[in-house]
Amino acid sequence: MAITRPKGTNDLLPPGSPKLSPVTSAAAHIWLTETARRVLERAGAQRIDTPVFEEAELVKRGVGDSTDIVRKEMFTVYYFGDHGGFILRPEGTAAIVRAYLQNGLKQLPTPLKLWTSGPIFRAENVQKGRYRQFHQVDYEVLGSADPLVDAEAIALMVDVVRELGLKEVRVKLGSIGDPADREAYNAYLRELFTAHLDRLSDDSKDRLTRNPMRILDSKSEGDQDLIAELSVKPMLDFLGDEARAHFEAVQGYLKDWGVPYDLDPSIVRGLDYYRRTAWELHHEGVGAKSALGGGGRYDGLAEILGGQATPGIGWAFGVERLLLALEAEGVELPQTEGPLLYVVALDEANVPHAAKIAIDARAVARTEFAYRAMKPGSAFKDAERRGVRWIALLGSQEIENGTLSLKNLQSGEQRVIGVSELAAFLEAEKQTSNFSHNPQPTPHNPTPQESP
RNA sequence: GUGGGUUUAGCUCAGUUGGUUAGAGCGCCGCUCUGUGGCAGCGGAGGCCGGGGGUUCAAGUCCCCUAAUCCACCCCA
Repeated sequence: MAITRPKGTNDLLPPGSPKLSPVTSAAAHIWLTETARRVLERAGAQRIDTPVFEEAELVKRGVGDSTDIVRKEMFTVYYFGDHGGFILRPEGTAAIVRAYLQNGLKQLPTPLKLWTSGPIFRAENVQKGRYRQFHQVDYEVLGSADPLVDAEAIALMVDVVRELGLKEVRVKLGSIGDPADREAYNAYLRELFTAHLDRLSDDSKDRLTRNPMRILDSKSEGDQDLIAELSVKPMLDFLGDEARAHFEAVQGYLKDWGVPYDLDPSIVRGLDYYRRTAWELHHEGVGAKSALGGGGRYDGLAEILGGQATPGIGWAFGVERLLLALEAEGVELPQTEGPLLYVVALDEANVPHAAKIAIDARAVARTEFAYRAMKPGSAFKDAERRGVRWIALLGSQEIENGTLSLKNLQSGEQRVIGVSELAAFLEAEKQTSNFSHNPQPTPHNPTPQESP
């Protein structure tokens, strides 16, 4: 094969493709995004879209120079037409806050709930559930610091997951406090671990300077032994009065609403702009890292970007990770429907008639037609493969009588109707429910054929 | 950036201690089938054995390099 797609990217494929998987199914992506849209919009979220590339400065300032995203994960677009210095967006929040400020959205009713979805880019090495181009569903609320908004955001995240059909999902909830709390905690950790520097793993020595909280969820046994020995105090012990009250309020709402969560003091945000409430959604089966998505409050971000202070909170899901989780749980994704009607001419001379009938029928229902004449045997095989519900044969008899010979591929029912009755017939057929057919089962996991 | 696995037909994979024209199943195309599908039978197309270099009389097979891919580390979705 001459040219292949860039490393870490996926083609999203049509049903029946040999290499189809939940992650590479175009239909699965559409279905997932559509499901999220339904949940979010019925909660009042409005769609917003920002460019996939932005000024590098936006991410450097918004996300933070010291984060891995900025240090090694940004795709820089050095030259783009007449101007350089762009990056492919490595997350969604900074751009949405930028758009909020730039477009004067603060004049909309506050708090403003926004959502978006689309591709995200990070220059990382590839592994299960981690790609260089992947997709996120984002939800952001701007203009309110009320803990009620935090709780609602978490509840909505759980709602989306439930609506998708996922069961084994856990919310890990924490608070990283206000900036001063976080500084105090980091100072505490630095002092504590610096005294035992020789026992820390190399990775954790590095973490000690960059982000000491990361040491707490180190995979190294030696680190974990040390943490247990020192009985390290959790972040939550360092919350200031306001942050503590906020955090307790959030939990109070979640309990009221019956949203299950686990307190997890080791929750650490990789991005600098977060403060107070932080959480992640986890699931086994998406690979080494089980995070489906994460969220948090970012009240200082708008100011960092040079705008008026605006409190905000948001979360993002990894679409591919959700699809992997669905696969791991064996949740069946909705199957693609075939055409309701397939018109086939039996003689070359009648192909244009078949086309005309099909094109007219599209005013009512999904209809396809064969571009060449076929013998009945081939026509049925072809229709079968396409997942057709009704096939209409058009031969000399039908032309002569102005009729269509219809057959239902699933039930075997046959009937003859006049061409003029077709629209009404399709209209009625459209109402009959639960028609679901997978036109091309995957070869390695064929679905058993039902006999009529 | 680091470590390990894998790479042979459209797909999933066999291929012996190196030894003639490289195999299977599935899929695809055709026929049995000139107005009735799924089954079955028969036939067919389809391979620079990821790429490059080396060892050898001889390489899909052994060695080196490289790329892609998968998994894992760091970190994240």
